[in-house]
Amino acid sequence: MIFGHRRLLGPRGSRFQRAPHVTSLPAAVFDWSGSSMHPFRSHTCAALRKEDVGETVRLSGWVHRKRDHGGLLFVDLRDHYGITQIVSEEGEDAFSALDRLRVESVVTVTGKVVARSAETVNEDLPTGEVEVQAEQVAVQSSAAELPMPVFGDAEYPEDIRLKHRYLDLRREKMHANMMLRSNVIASIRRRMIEQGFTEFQTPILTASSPEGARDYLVPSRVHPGKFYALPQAPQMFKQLLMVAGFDRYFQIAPCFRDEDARADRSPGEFYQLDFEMSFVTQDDVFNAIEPVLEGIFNEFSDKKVTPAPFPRIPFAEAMLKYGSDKPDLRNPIEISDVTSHFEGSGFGLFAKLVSSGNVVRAVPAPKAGEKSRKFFDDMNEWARGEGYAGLGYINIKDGVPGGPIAKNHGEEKTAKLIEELGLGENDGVFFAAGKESEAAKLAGAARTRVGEQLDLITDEEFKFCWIVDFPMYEKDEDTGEVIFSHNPFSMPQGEMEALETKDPLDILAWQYDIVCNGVELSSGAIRNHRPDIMYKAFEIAGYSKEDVDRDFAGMIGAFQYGAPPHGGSAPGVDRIVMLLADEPNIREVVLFPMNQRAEDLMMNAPSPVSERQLKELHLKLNLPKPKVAPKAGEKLVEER
RNA sequence: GCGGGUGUAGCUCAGUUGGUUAGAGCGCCGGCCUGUCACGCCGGAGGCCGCGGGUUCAAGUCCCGUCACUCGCGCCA
Repeated sequence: MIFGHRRLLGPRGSRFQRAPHVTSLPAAVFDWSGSSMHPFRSHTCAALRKEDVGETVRLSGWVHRKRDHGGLLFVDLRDHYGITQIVSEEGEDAFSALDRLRVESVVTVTGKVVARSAETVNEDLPTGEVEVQAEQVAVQSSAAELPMPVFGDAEYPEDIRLKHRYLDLRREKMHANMMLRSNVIASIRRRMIEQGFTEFQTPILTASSPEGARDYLVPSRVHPGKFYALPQAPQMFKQLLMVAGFDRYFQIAPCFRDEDARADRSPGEFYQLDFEMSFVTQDDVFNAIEPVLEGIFNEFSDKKVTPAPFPRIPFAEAMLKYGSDKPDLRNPIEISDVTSHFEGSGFGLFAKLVSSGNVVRAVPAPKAGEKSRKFFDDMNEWARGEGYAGLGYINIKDGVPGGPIAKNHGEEKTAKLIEELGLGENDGVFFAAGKESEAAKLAGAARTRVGEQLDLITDEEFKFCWIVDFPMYEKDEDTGEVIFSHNPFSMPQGEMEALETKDPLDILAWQYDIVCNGVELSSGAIRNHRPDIMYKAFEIAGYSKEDVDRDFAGMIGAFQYGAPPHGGSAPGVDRIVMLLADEPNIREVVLFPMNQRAEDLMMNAPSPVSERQLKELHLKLNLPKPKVAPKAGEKLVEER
């Protein structure tokens, strides 16, 4: 049985049907010798049943809820495991102690287990057939008035939740999410080890790398002016583990990147299921990780999961059909290229665009013709709001195409276009026109929006796919230079021969992403383990041999002493849990996340440090001038 | 760095075309209540309407700026 699992949700979704059903702690914890009772508890708050009636027990936990009837007081006592109702009558010693307590105070209650009468049984609680008649109450810690309640499932401002995360984590949903996360990670470990992978830890203080995201830097006390960097991923270390001969490595690896946050991207730090394998082809990597992902998603969700092998979609096809390299395959809409239809079209705008080398992409909108004209106009407005020139459309009503494009394009041509797109009597279609990359992107965004607006995306499925055959290089839009389009350590398809003979922009890499429901779960590659090919690959992107020798010294050096062909990937653990918990935001599955501006509101990080610390690290601050006017009442710091 | 949304009581929110003393629910404090499980009933306290400026006889409401949170773009090999 899996704890914290959605399958455990009861009909009314009570927390403590979802929470772990541990009715007793492991024997070692409760097997106290001697006759006297443990100072804190004999049972957990989920343990007691009808069979325990008559026993004297001791429970500890938080006062979840109080119901005060004057002479009769009910207290819901909560711990990690569940809830037990405590009852106390006026005149008993325990009564006044419980009566005074505020919710979320921590108490130890000793008393007799009594059966509830048939009318007062609470079927929503596993312990609902009994209650504990309080005889003794010890207050372990009384709670002040709360900044946010623990009881209930109302939404609260995120800054308050983050500042008081320990309270937020007491709440049903968050508690369940963290248990889910822990259980997912335990299952990942078990599955990886079963597949012959070995877990290793790699350094946290390492060297800055010139490629990729912005590094978090740590100044060196011993080496003035030099810095460690926190690893963006253990990329080079895992490759060196392959060179060292360990064959199959994995790690639940912390990764650090100083980039701005998104809903599915924590600022600062996150975790990857990092793995690497020796003597493998791309298919071997896929075969190794697919059962792990399929297994995890089936174990922790009731939704339908794509069975392995997952579909493999070449990057170029994904950009054409879905307008994205992380397509949500739950969305049935497929984009097509209709550029040729608009050569010499009566719709002048598109005809002109096409004649100057632009493209037109069509996004079908099934049954949208039944919608009002406003639906189409709103889509156009939306596209403009996103910074595009606009989104053209044809809306077909009872077989009659409408809208400005249909009007001007020509009746015959429009009919041909509709036929080729396979549109029905009351379908609509949107057109994204422009430079190929722009048009693809707009079409992709429109595909997502149309899918959402027309309610075409099922919530009952996890649809996986691999995106394969990424280009090795791309053109820098600003400088026109050839740059690595993804991981510079990937092996180019065709190896040295391709690098020497092909247009760099035509070279594909053994580089792949796993995508699930439009979320990029991981990026991976078969690596380039040959120094000669690596020097050549970097040369094309403008790096000299000296650059490579300097920036990647450890790895290029290692490859000169016998390196196995190897490859791997690194699915994002937080994103996996986010999908399984059905949360739209990654902070909902992280214990102590930072906010969007990479601040920890609870710990007050980042924070200033003392002059002494700076001096020890040979640092002098060169701060920007504050650009904001001081708030009213705040004094300007006078400069001297 | 840029764009969108939000900001009124501890919390969730309402507040009309600008118009008298800014409301409700939850929570909090006090009182009543012996079978509740979102207990119930009565009473009370609690507001720089995010902050600053402007328009106006009059601003929670309109305008400008700014801050905070958040979503997106850039960024994230």
